[in-house]
Amino acid sequence: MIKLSKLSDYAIVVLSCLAAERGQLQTAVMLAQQTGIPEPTVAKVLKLLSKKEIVNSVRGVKGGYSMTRIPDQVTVTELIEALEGPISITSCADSEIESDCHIAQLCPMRGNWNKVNSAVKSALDGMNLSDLLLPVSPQRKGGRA
Amino acid sequence: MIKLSKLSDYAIVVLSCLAAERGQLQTAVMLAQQTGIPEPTVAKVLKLLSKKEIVNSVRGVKGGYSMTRIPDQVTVTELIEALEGPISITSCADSEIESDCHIAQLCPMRGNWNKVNSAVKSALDGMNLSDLLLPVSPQRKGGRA
DNA sequence: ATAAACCGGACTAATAGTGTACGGATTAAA
DNA sequence: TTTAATCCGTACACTATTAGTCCGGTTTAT
Ligand code: FES
Ligand code: FES
Repeated sequence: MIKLSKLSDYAIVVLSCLAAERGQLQTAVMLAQQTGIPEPTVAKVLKLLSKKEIVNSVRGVKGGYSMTRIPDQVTVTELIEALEGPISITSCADSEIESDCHIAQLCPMRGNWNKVNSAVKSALDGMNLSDLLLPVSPQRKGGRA
Repeated sequence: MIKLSKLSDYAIVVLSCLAAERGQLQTAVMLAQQTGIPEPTVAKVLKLLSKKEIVNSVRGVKGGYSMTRIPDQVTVTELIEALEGPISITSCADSEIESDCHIAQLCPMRGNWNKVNSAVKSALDGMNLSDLLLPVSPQRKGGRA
């Protein structure tokens, strides 16, 4: 169905909150309350994002998360790869890893999905986080809806 | 992981065989033998393709399948949608169907994945089946490898 | 020392995808 | 008219992936 997981979706939501208060540290709990996403899930998303250095994490008592860059500097490709792993359209599309394709020997287009793959990837490279943040930036941030 | 299912992959393989003998009818069994893909699976792929009129099916004793158009006339978008259903990057990306998103009320980018979605779709629209058929067109077709 | 907060990984349940099977419909040919 | 080849549609079991949660460990301000 060529869709990505919900985690990416959540990530955008969480990042929106973070982007609204750039520089400020916000804890996972705070973000969970603002977004309505369950806390453990928010934590998971944040962990993934920090691994790819899209957000910055500070441990310890006054810790929390903040964005490392402005939204324009975060490509959609980065986001998706942080949440879902490398973008590869098919099992045998990735670089040269055709191992798990059991018909590779007689496949007439071995690896040609790569073209599709890079087409998609460059489409994604052309977009960044600020394209995804709604023009609803200055909204109140404490309440629920 | 933003990848599509194996069925799409198989579809290309099967279509390659079909494209090599354009106009000729070929049965699911023949195609299965040529491709090495199990027959029931080939049949499934063919059914999906015929539903979207990418291949033409003829029933009855001398029946079989053939391509309806030349490969240049079949976009990758069509192919993928035939095999995997509509291309929608997230649950709430499709037109206006945000029903299954339980945080839609407070989501700051409700539906903005649509931008990503159309970027991907147009990348895919720009490619067609002949881009995926390897330059190995005039190969013998009876044997296995 | 204590408590707030992140880190890493493991675990379970739910969902989606893979591959197969079966009964039915259609049609050329015997 | 009967038969057999062939597609059609759907339904099913099996497997892989994803979603969501939990827990013990580490860091750090007070
Ligand atoms: S389908 Fe895997 S190599 Fe072609
Ligand atoms: S995440 Fe679904 S509407 Fe925003």
